[in-house]
Amino acid sequence: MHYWLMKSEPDEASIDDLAGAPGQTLPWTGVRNYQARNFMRDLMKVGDGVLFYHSSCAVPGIAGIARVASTPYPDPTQFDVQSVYYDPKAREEEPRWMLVDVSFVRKTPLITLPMLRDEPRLADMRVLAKGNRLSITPVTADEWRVITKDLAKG
DNA sequence: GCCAACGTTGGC
DNA sequence: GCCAACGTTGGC
Repeated sequence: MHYWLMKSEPDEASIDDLAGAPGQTLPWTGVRNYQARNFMRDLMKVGDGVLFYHSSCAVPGIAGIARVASTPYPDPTQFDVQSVYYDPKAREEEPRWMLVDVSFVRKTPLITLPMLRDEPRLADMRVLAKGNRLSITPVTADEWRVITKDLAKG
């Protein structure tokens, strides 16, 4: 059992989009970074906890809780010439980009970056590290507890 | 829009 | 394999 923080631009896919999706589940398309891909491909298991983070928006922060809902499979957008995520180097018989499905669990009151940074127990959180640009980062069990039990109350 | 930080690409 | 140039992320 692992825990993760996954960033999504709310203009593309927000926590409300996830809640409103068929089966409240969406494929996590568009990851084009090898480290983030490897997390999904090699480490994620069905049932893993996900902190759903809104990035590149007016008030970035954790907007809800989700969970990993599938085993890894090839990201279909890499083969789709119409997609902004199209990758001409990817081939069907040798996919480059893998993803998992993610399911809605619940919304939280928005937990903003300053709120996360103000919490001493989150001082070592990977997503808060200087220069971090990974769209998927591991979360420790302790960090998960602090965020989902303490910060997400309300 | 700016820019720091990081990842990727490609020439050599 | 090095590394400069370029592209991207993402907060501000």
